[in-house]
Amino acid sequence: MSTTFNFADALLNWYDQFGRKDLPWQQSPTPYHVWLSEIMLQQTQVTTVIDYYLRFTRRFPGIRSLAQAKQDDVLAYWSGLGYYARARNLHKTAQIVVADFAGEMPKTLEQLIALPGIGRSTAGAILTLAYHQPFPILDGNVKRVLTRFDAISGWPGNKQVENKLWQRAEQLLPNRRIANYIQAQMDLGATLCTRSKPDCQNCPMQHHCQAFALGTPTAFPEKKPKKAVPQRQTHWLVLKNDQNEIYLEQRPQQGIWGGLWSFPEIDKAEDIDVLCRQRFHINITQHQPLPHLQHVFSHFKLAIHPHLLQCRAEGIADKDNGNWYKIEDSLTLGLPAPVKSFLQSFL
DNA sequence: AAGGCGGGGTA
DNA sequence: TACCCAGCCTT
Repeated sequence: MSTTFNFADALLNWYDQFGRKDLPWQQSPTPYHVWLSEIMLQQTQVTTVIDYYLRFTRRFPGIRSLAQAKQDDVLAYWSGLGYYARARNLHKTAQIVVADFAGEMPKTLEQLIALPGIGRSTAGAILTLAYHQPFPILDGNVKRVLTRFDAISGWPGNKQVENKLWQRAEQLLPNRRIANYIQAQMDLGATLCTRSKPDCQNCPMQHHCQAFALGTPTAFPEKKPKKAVPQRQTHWLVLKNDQNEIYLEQRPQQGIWGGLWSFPEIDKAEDIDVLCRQRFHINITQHQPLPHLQHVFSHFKLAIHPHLLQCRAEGIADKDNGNWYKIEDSLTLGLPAPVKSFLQSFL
Protein backbone atom coordinates (compact mmCIF):
# COMPACT_ATOMS: atom_id res chain seq x y z
CA MET A 1 0.00 0.00 0.00
CA SER A 2 1.18 3.51 -0.71
CA THR A 3 1.26 6.40 1.72
CA THR A 4 1.23 10.06 0.83
CA PHE A 5 4.34 12.05 1.49
CA ASN A 6 4.23 13.91 4.79
CA PHE A 7 6.26 17.11 4.69
CA ALA A 8 6.43 17.55 8.45
CA ASP A 9 7.39 13.95 9.22
CA ALA A 10 10.18 14.03 6.66
CA LEU A 11 11.40 17.37 7.96
CA LEU A 12 11.34 16.25 11.60
CA ASN A 13 13.28 13.09 10.77
CA TRP A 14 15.86 15.19 8.96
CA TYR A 15 15.99 17.62 11.89
CA ASP A 16 16.72 14.86 14.39
CA GLN A 17 19.87 14.00 12.44
CA PHE A 18 21.03 17.29 10.99
CA GLY A 19 19.23 20.16 12.72
CA ARG A 20 20.99 22.83 14.77
CA LYS A 21 20.70 22.37 18.50
CA ASP A 22 23.71 24.34 19.77
CA LEU A 23 22.78 27.95 19.04
CA PRO A 24 23.01 30.14 22.16
CA TRP A 25 19.31 31.00 22.28
CA GLN A 26 18.37 27.33 22.05
CA GLN A 27 20.06 26.43 25.31
CA SER A 28 17.31 27.88 27.45
CA PRO A 29 14.47 28.85 25.11
CA THR A 30 12.55 31.12 27.44
CA PRO A 31 10.10 33.58 25.87
CA TYR A 32 12.63 36.36 26.54
CA HIS A 33 15.48 34.49 24.87
CA VAL A 34 13.35 33.49 21.89
CA TRP A 35 11.97 37.00 21.45
CA LEU A 36 15.37 38.69 21.73
CA SER A 37 17.03 36.29 19.31
CA GLU A 38 14.19 36.62 16.80
CA ILE A 39 14.47 40.41 16.84
CA MET A 40 18.25 40.28 16.42
CA LEU A 41 17.88 37.76 13.61
CA GLN A 42 15.55 39.96 11.57
CA GLN A 43 17.45 40.55 8.32
CA THR A 44 20.64 39.56 10.12
CA GLN A 45 22.62 36.35 9.73
CA VAL A 46 23.13 33.89 12.56
CA THR A 47 26.93 34.21 12.59
CA THR A 48 26.64 37.97 13.01
CA VAL A 49 24.08 37.74 15.79
CA ILE A 50 25.81 35.25 18.10
CA ASP A 51 28.32 37.66 19.68
CA TYR A 52 25.74 40.41 20.05
CA TYR A 53 23.30 38.00 21.66
CA LEU A 54 25.86 36.78 24.19
CA ARG A 55 26.91 40.30 25.17
CA PHE A 56 23.33 41.55 25.30
CA THR A 57 22.10 38.73 27.53
CA ARG A 58 25.06 39.17 29.88
CA ARG A 59 24.11 42.82 30.30
CA PHE A 60 20.31 42.33 30.22
CA PRO A 61 19.66 38.81 31.53
CA GLY A 62 15.90 39.20 31.68
CA ILE A 63 13.04 41.35 30.51
CA ARG A 64 12.94 43.38 33.74
CA SER A 65 16.56 44.45 33.55
CA LEU A 66 15.96 45.44 29.93
CA ALA A 67 12.84 47.40 30.84
CA GLN A 68 14.69 49.29 33.58
CA ALA A 69 17.64 50.24 31.38
CA LYS A 70 18.14 53.60 29.69
CA GLN A 71 17.52 53.56 25.94
CA ASP A 72 21.07 54.85 25.50
CA ASP A 73 22.44 51.75 27.18
CA VAL A 74 20.32 49.44 25.02
CA LEU A 75 21.45 51.20 21.85
CA ALA A 76 25.07 50.93 22.93
CA TYR A 77 24.71 47.15 23.07
CA TRP A 78 23.03 47.20 19.64
CA SER A 79 25.70 49.42 18.08
CA GLY A 80 26.92 47.83 14.84
CA LEU A 81 23.96 45.52 14.38
CA GLY A 82 21.93 47.95 12.30
CA TYR A 83 18.18 48.53 11.95
CA TYR A 84 18.19 50.42 15.24
CA ALA A 85 14.40 50.68 15.38
CA ARG A 86 14.65 47.04 16.46
CA ALA A 87 16.48 48.08 19.63
CA ARG A 88 14.16 50.99 20.35
CA ASN A 89 11.11 48.75 19.87
CA LEU A 90 12.68 45.98 21.92
CA HIS A 91 13.13 48.40 24.80
CA LYS A 92 9.57 49.75 24.45
CA THR A 93 8.12 46.26 24.35
CA ALA A 94 10.04 45.22 27.47
CA GLN A 95 8.51 48.16 29.32
CA ILE A 96 5.01 47.35 28.05
CA VAL A 97 5.33 43.69 29.03
CA VAL A 98 6.50 44.60 32.53
CA ALA A 99 3.78 47.23 32.96
CA ASP A 100 0.82 45.44 31.37
CA PHE A 101 1.66 41.72 31.49
CA ALA A 102 3.48 41.36 34.82
CA GLY A 103 6.75 40.81 33.01
CA GLU A 104 5.57 37.75 31.09
CA MET A 105 5.48 37.73 27.28
CA PRO A 106 1.85 37.36 26.12
CA LYS A 107 0.75 34.03 24.68
CA THR A 108 -1.68 35.03 21.93
CA LEU A 109 -0.97 36.07 18.37
CA GLU A 110 -3.04 39.24 18.67
CA GLN A 111 -1.34 40.41 21.84
CA LEU A 112 2.12 39.69 20.48
CA ILE A 113 1.54 41.45 17.15
CA ALA A 114 0.28 44.50 19.04
CA LEU A 115 3.74 44.91 20.60
CA PRO A 116 6.20 47.19 18.78
CA GLY A 117 8.67 45.30 16.61
CA ILE A 118 6.72 42.04 16.58
CA GLY A 119 4.99 41.07 13.35
CA ARG A 120 3.24 37.88 12.35
CA SER A 121 6.41 35.87 11.74
CA THR A 122 8.20 36.87 14.93
CA ALA A 123 4.99 36.26 16.88
CA GLY A 124 4.79 32.82 15.30
CA ALA A 125 8.35 32.06 16.31
CA ILE A 126 7.67 33.04 19.93
CA LEU A 127 4.42 31.08 20.06
CA THR A 128 6.03 27.94 18.66
CA LEU A 129 9.56 27.96 20.05
CA ALA A 130 8.71 29.21 23.53
CA TYR A 131 5.07 28.26 24.04
CA HIS A 132 4.69 25.19 21.78
CA GLN A 133 1.54 26.48 20.13
CA PRO A 134 0.91 25.67 16.45
CA PHE A 135 1.54 28.76 14.28
CA PRO A 136 3.39 29.28 11.01
CA ILE A 137 6.35 31.56 10.49
CA LEU A 138 7.45 33.09 7.20
CA ASP A 139 11.04 34.23 7.27
CA GLY A 140 13.56 34.17 4.43
CA ASN A 141 14.32 30.50 5.01
CA VAL A 142 10.73 29.35 4.91
CA LYS A 143 10.03 31.50 1.86
CA ARG A 144 12.91 29.83 0.06
CA VAL A 145 11.96 26.29 1.09
CA LEU A 146 8.31 26.71 0.19
CA THR A 147 8.76 28.59 -3.09
CA ARG A 148 11.00 25.73 -4.17
CA PHE A 149 8.83 22.94 -2.82
CA ASP A 150 5.82 24.24 -4.75
CA ALA A 151 7.76 26.03 -7.52
CA ILE A 152 5.97 29.25 -6.68
CA SER A 153 6.86 32.01 -9.10
CA GLY A 154 6.84 35.74 -8.43
CA TRP A 155 8.77 37.78 -5.89
CA PRO A 156 7.81 36.87 -2.28
CA GLY A 157 7.70 40.60 -1.46
CA ASN A 158 4.63 40.71 -3.66
CA LYS A 159 1.50 40.56 -1.54
CA GLN A 160 -0.19 37.85 -3.59
CA VAL A 161 2.87 35.62 -3.40
CA GLU A 162 3.25 36.27 0.30
CA ASN A 163 -0.37 35.37 0.98
CA LYS A 164 0.06 32.10 -0.89
CA LEU A 165 3.14 31.31 1.18
CA TRP A 166 1.41 32.00 4.49
CA GLN A 167 -1.44 29.76 3.44
CA ARG A 168 0.92 26.93 2.51
CA ALA A 169 2.98 27.36 5.68
CA GLU A 170 -0.18 27.02 7.73
CA GLN A 171 -1.38 24.02 5.77
CA LEU A 172 1.85 22.09 6.33
CA LEU A 173 1.91 22.52 10.12
CA PRO A 174 2.11 19.24 12.07
CA ASN A 175 0.08 18.52 15.18
CA ARG A 176 3.14 17.41 17.14
CA ARG A 177 6.65 18.68 17.92
CA ILE A 178 5.78 22.17 16.73
CA ALA A 179 8.89 23.84 18.14
CA ASN A 180 11.19 21.31 16.52
CA TYR A 181 9.28 21.59 13.27
CA ILE A 182 9.59 25.39 13.06
CA GLN A 183 13.27 25.19 13.93
CA ALA A 184 13.67 22.46 11.31
CA GLN A 185 12.16 24.66 8.62
CA MET A 186 14.69 27.37 9.36
CA ASP A 187 17.54 24.89 9.59
CA LEU A 188 16.68 23.32 6.26
CA GLY A 189 16.65 26.74 4.59
CA ALA A 190 19.78 27.95 6.32
CA THR A 191 22.01 24.90 5.95
CA LEU A 192 20.73 22.81 3.03
CA CYS A 193 18.16 24.60 0.91
CA THR A 194 20.48 27.59 0.57
CA ARG A 195 20.19 30.43 -1.88
CA SER A 196 23.10 29.68 -4.21
CA LYS A 197 24.10 26.04 -3.82
CA PRO A 198 21.27 23.95 -2.42
CA ASP A 199 22.32 20.43 -1.46
CA CYS A 200 19.42 18.71 -3.18
CA GLN A 201 21.11 15.31 -3.08
CA ASN A 202 20.81 15.26 0.70
CA CYS A 203 17.42 16.90 0.95
CA PRO A 204 14.55 14.93 2.47
CA MET A 205 12.18 16.72 0.08
CA GLN A 206 14.12 15.94 -3.08
CA HIS A 207 11.59 13.63 -4.71
CA HIS A 208 8.66 15.83 -3.76
CA CYS A 209 10.13 19.23 -4.62
CA GLN A 210 8.69 20.91 -7.71
CA ALA A 211 11.73 23.11 -8.23
CA PHE A 212 14.02 20.08 -8.15
CA ALA A 213 11.76 18.35 -10.65
CA LEU A 214 12.07 21.36 -12.93
CA GLY A 215 15.85 21.18 -12.56
CA THR A 216 16.08 24.84 -11.55
CA PRO A 217 15.94 25.06 -7.74
CA THR A 218 17.92 28.31 -7.62
CA ALA A 219 15.34 29.99 -9.85
CA PHE A 220 13.23 30.20 -6.67
CA PRO A 221 12.47 32.47 -4.98
CA GLU A 222 12.44 35.08 -7.73
CA LYS A 223 14.63 38.10 -7.14
CA LYS A 224 13.43 41.42 -5.93
CA PRO A 225 13.08 43.88 -8.83
CA LYS A 226 16.16 46.05 -8.54
CA LYS A 227 16.40 49.76 -8.80
CA ALA A 228 19.28 52.17 -8.74
CA VAL A 229 20.41 53.32 -5.32
CA PRO A 230 21.00 57.08 -5.09
CA GLN A 231 24.36 58.51 -4.09
CA ARG A 232 24.15 61.14 -1.35
CA GLN A 233 26.69 63.45 0.23
CA THR A 234 27.12 64.68 3.77
CA HIS A 235 29.70 66.55 5.80
CA TRP A 236 30.70 65.68 9.35
CA LEU A 237 31.79 68.47 11.67
CA VAL A 238 34.44 66.75 13.77
CA LEU A 239 34.84 69.35 16.49
CA LYS A 240 37.92 68.83 18.65
CA ASN A 241 38.78 71.01 21.64
CA ASP A 242 42.01 71.75 23.46
CA GLN A 243 41.44 68.84 25.86
CA ASN A 244 41.44 66.44 22.90
CA GLU A 245 37.72 65.84 23.27
CA ILE A 246 35.33 65.47 20.33
CA TYR A 247 31.74 66.70 20.12
CA LEU A 248 28.92 64.23 19.48
CA GLU A 249 25.18 64.81 19.12
CA GLN A 250 22.35 62.38 19.67
CA ARG A 251 20.35 61.98 16.49
CA PRO A 252 16.55 62.35 16.46
CA GLN A 253 14.55 59.16 17.15
CA GLN A 254 13.08 59.04 13.66
CA GLY A 255 15.12 58.57 10.53
CA ILE A 256 18.45 56.96 9.88
CA TRP A 257 20.51 55.98 12.94
CA GLY A 258 17.70 57.20 15.23
CA GLY A 259 18.83 57.75 18.83
CA LEU A 260 22.47 57.06 18.04
CA TRP A 261 25.38 59.45 18.60
CA SER A 262 27.11 61.06 15.66
CA PHE A 263 28.87 64.20 14.49
CA PRO A 264 26.93 67.34 13.61
CA GLU A 265 26.07 67.01 9.93
CA ILE A 266 25.56 69.53 7.14
CA ASP A 267 24.63 69.02 3.51
CA LYS A 268 27.03 71.50 1.95
CA ALA A 269 30.55 72.44 3.01
CA GLU A 270 29.95 76.16 2.66
CA ASP A 271 31.04 78.59 5.34
CA ILE A 272 31.77 75.97 7.95
CA ASP A 273 33.69 78.39 10.14
CA VAL A 274 30.84 80.92 10.07
CA LEU A 275 28.30 78.21 10.79
CA CYS A 276 30.28 76.99 13.79
CA ARG A 277 30.36 80.51 15.22
CA GLN A 278 26.62 80.94 14.75
CA ARG A 279 25.42 77.52 15.80
CA PHE A 280 27.96 76.53 18.43
CA HIS A 281 29.38 79.96 19.37
CA ILE A 282 32.92 78.72 18.97
CA ASN A 283 35.88 79.84 16.90
CA ILE A 284 37.63 77.39 14.64
CA THR A 285 41.39 77.69 14.94
CA GLN A 286 42.16 75.07 12.33
CA HIS A 287 40.08 73.42 9.58
CA GLN A 288 41.39 70.23 8.01
CA PRO A 289 39.27 68.33 5.47
CA LEU A 290 39.86 64.59 5.85
CA PRO A 291 39.57 61.88 3.17
CA HIS A 292 35.97 60.93 2.51
CA LEU A 293 34.37 57.65 3.57
CA GLN A 294 31.95 55.71 1.42
CA HIS A 295 29.15 54.09 3.38
CA VAL A 296 26.60 51.80 1.77
CA PHE A 297 23.02 51.39 2.98
CA SER A 298 20.45 49.05 1.48
CA HIS A 299 18.64 51.98 -0.10
CA PHE A 300 21.32 54.62 -0.80
CA LYS A 301 25.05 55.27 -0.80
CA LEU A 302 26.51 57.96 1.38
CA ALA A 303 29.77 59.80 0.76
CA ILE A 304 30.87 61.21 4.12
CA HIS A 305 33.25 64.15 4.15
CA PRO A 306 34.74 64.64 7.62
CA HIS A 307 36.10 68.07 8.56
CA LEU A 308 38.48 68.11 11.49
CA LEU A 309 37.78 71.41 13.26
CA GLN A 310 40.13 72.43 16.06
CA CYS A 311 38.38 74.79 18.45
CA ARG A 312 37.96 75.94 22.04
CA ALA A 313 35.35 74.25 24.19
CA GLU A 314 33.80 77.21 25.93
CA GLY A 315 30.46 78.58 24.86
CA ILE A 316 29.20 75.69 22.77
CA ALA A 317 25.46 75.87 22.16
CA ASP A 318 22.63 73.33 22.17
CA LYS A 319 24.25 71.14 24.74
CA ASP A 320 20.87 69.51 25.35
CA ASN A 321 21.49 66.90 22.68
CA GLY A 322 25.28 67.12 22.41
CA ASN A 323 28.32 66.54 24.55
CA TRP A 324 32.11 66.56 24.54
CA TYR A 325 33.69 63.14 24.91
CA LYS A 326 37.14 61.75 25.27
CA ILE A 327 37.47 59.43 22.31
CA GLU A 328 37.93 56.29 24.38
CA ASP A 329 34.75 57.15 26.34
CA SER A 330 32.78 57.87 23.17
CA LEU A 331 33.33 54.30 21.99
CA THR A 332 30.95 52.96 24.64
CA LEU A 333 28.04 55.02 23.25
CA GLY A 334 25.47 53.82 20.76
CA LEU A 335 27.35 54.71 17.59
CA PRO A 336 26.60 54.02 13.91
CA ALA A 337 29.18 51.67 12.40
CA PRO A 338 31.04 54.30 10.33
CA VAL A 339 31.21 56.68 13.31
CA LYS A 340 32.67 53.98 15.51
CA SER A 341 35.17 52.96 12.87
CA PHE A 342 36.15 56.60 12.28
CA LEU A 343 36.65 57.24 15.99
CA GLN A 344 38.74 54.09 16.38
CA SER A 345 41.03 55.20 13.56
CA PHE A 346 41.46 58.43 15.53
CA LEU A 347 43.02 56.76 18.57
C1' DA B 1 1.70 48.59 -2.48
C1' DA B 2 5.93 50.75 -1.85
C1' DG B 3 9.59 52.59 0.59
C1' DG B 4 12.51 53.34 4.89
C1' DC B 5 15.54 51.16 7.77
C1' DG B 6 22.14 48.72 8.62
C1' DG B 7 25.60 46.14 8.49
C1' DG B 8 28.06 42.33 7.04
C1' DG B 9 28.79 37.76 4.79
C1' DT B 10 29.28 35.61 0.39
C1' DA B 11 29.88 34.51 -4.39
C1' DT C 1 30.13 44.40 -7.36
C1' DA C 2 25.49 42.62 -6.39
C1' DC C 3 22.67 40.15 -3.57
C1' DC C 4 20.36 39.14 0.53
C1' DC C 5 19.93 37.79 5.35
C1' DA C 6 15.17 34.08 11.48
C1' DG C 7 11.01 41.50 9.02
C1' DC C 8 8.52 45.37 10.66
C1' DC C 9 6.63 49.88 10.33
C1' DT C 10 4.98 54.02 8.05
C1' DT C 11 2.98 56.27 4.28
